[in-house]
Amino acid sequence: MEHHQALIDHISKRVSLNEDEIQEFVSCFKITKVKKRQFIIQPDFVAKYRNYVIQGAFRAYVVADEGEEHTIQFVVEDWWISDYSSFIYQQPASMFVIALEDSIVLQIDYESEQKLKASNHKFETFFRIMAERSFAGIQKRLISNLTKTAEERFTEFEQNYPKIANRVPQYALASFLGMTTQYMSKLRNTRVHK
Amino acid sequence: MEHHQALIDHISKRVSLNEDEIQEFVSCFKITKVKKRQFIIQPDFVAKYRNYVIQGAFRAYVVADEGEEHTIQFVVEDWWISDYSSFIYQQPASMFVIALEDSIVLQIDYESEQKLKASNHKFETFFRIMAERSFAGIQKRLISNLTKTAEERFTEFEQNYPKIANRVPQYALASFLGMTTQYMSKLRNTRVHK
DNA sequence: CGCGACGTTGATTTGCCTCAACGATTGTGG
DNA sequence: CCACAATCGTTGAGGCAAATCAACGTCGCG
Repeated sequence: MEHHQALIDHISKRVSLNEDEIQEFVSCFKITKVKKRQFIIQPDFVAKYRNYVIQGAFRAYVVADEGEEHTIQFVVEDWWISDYSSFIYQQPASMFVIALEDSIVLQIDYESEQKLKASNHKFETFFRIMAERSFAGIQKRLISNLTKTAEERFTEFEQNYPKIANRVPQYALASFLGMTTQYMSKLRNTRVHK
Repeated sequence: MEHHQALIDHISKRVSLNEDEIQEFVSCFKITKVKKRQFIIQPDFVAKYRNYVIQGAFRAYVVADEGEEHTIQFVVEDWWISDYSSFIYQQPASMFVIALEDSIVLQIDYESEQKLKASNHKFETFFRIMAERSFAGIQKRLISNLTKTAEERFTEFEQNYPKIANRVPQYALASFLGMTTQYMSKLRNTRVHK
């Protein structure tokens, strides 16, 4: 499966596996095509899969009491996505995960992942490293939200992730950065005229 | 060491170890007493230890450009604390971690933890579970910050963690919840008079 | 006792939101 | 392939939640 090569490269960067182990690992993943606007995770359903993105883009978001959407994460090629709280505890999800484009993902279900981790120390290590780095990443974002203004967050995101900023809809980006589309639109324009 | 019993109970809830393994695990930790107002992590120094709190309370915070402090985490008995970004990457910290009370912690240094994880699959599993749950916890907080007002966050915290709310200084709690002490004071009083 | 840290209260300001109206795109069914 | 609707982004007016600025009382502690 040449589609699995990206995943093989991905894990090989983090732990060193032999041929058999690579085979064992990738054989737990099944390839899935996802159409734009299709959901792969929905509230009240348990997140069955951890998803590795081969091609395309996704958005994870929650819906607050009055209906406003808040984007939790954007994901493109070579990143992972799920509702991890739901996935690790195998409890109903609180998030939506929707495809922003026609996409291709590799999916591993919960039981297969548990078996992988139990069967081989290195697989356990891989998932531990993933979790640690995810934690570091989300903590960085929390700090950014606590310490910076909307304008600073916007500028920062544009500079750090210019490709994502141009690839996702404005309303999704605004809700990721914790502001309204109207306000973000004003930020963009005052910036241009300066 | 009867001080280690809490840690033994803690890990035993998450992975099942035999006597030898328990001994191997706890022998990597050294007991440290920390005085109130003493720092155990400081910016620009690499976080050498992961700390398990036996007794006392700590506060992790960052200092933003204009000098405002933003509390990242409160930690009391039976919780862990470090600057995890610094610890896992072994790079200079960006946080302060300070004792709010005279405290006792069990510390494991980075190299010992690496050896533990490499030596035994179960130890690796334990740290993987910790990282996953930490991620789920911080994500919940990020969502709360994105979706709720200052008043809602304040009420929510009081109800979920009444003991911590009464145990830590007000300025620390306010900076944890993302508001000023003045505003929090007003919230508290309008609530009382109603 | 006197200083500094802490919390409160009031007056004022502001960053960002809400509401509303409007083009520009995109999608869709006939 | 066109017409119409729906979605998306922009712009302006007005409002509010929360910050800032400032002054003051209290407490703990050297």
